[in-house]
Amino acid sequence: MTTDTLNIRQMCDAFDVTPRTLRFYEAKELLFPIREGQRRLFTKRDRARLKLILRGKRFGFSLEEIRQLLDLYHMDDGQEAQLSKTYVLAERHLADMEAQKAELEEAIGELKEQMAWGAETLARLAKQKTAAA
Amino acid sequence: MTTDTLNIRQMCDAFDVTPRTLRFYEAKELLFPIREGQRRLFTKRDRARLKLILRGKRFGFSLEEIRQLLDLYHMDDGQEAQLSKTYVLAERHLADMEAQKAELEEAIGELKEQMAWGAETLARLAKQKTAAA
DNA sequence: CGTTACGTTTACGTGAACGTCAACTTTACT
DNA sequence: AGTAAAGTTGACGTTCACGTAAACGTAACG
Repeated sequence: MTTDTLNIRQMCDAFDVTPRTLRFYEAKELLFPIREGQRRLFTKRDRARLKLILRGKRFGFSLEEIRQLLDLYHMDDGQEAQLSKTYVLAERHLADMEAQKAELEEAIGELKEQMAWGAETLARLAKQKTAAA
Repeated sequence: MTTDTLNIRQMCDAFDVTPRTLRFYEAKELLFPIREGQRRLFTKRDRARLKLILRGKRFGFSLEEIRQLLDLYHMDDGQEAQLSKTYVLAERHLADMEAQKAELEEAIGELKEQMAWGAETLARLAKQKTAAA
C-alpha cells in the first residue's frame, strides 16, 4: 500500500494545477495537507476537496464561497453546531446552481438557433458559388 | 415614440450595471453606443448585446471570448466572410456549455445527497434534544 | 562531499474587470 | 448669467487568483 498520500508534484499532475495553486489554497484554508518535516502530503480528503474546489470554480464560485461550502462535505458528526448554518448556505448554492442550469439551457437553445441560421446562410453561400461555376 | 435609445443612466438602471462598466465594455468593443454630441446613446442592438454579455459572464466566459461570440448574434448578410470562422467558434462554445450543463447536473445531484445527509443528521439531533427534555 | 532535484518561504508582479477620483463639458433650469 | 445635474475623459487604485523570482533547506545520488 502506497501510504495513500501524494506529494505536491503528484498532486499537481493528478489535477493539472501548479504547486503555487496548491500552496495558495492551503493558505486560504481550502486544503489541509499534513506535513512530513516541512513538506506537504496531500491526503484523500485533500483530493476530494480539490475536486470540489475545481468544480466550484468552473461554476463561477469564488474561493471563499467554495471554502464555506466545503464544510458540508467534510463535516464529521463532531461539529454539528455549524451544520445548520452550513445547511442554509448549501440551500442557497443549490438554488444558484439550479437557476444557472435553467439559464444555461435557455442559452444553449438560443445559441443553437443562431447556429442553425448560420449553417443555413453558409449553405446558401456555397450554393451560389456552385451555381457561379 | 421614444427614439428607442437609452442614455447611460437608463441603461445602467435597466441592467443593474455601473456607467464605468458600460464605458469599459465600449472600450473593449463589446458595445457600440452612438454619440449624440459626446454622450452615449445605447441602441436596441446594444441592449441585446449587453444581455448576452452578462449571461456569458455568469457562465464564466471572459469578455474577450464573449466579444468574439457576439459576432454570431449580430452578423448581417454583408460580412459573411467571417461567418464560417465564427461558426466554428460557436460550436466550441456550445460544446463547452453542454459539458458545463452535464457537470452542473452531476454537482447538483451530489449536493442534494449531501444535503439529505445533513437534513437527516439535523433531524437526529433534534430528536435527541426532544428525548432529553 | 559536491551537486542535482525537489520542495519551502517570502515577496513582489500580473491580467482581468472593474472602482474611484479629479478636472472638464454640456445641458437644463431658474 | 449662475448653478446644479448629468455625462465625459484620463489616470490611478483595488480585488481575486494566481505567476514568478530569489534565497534557502534537505535528501538522494555518484
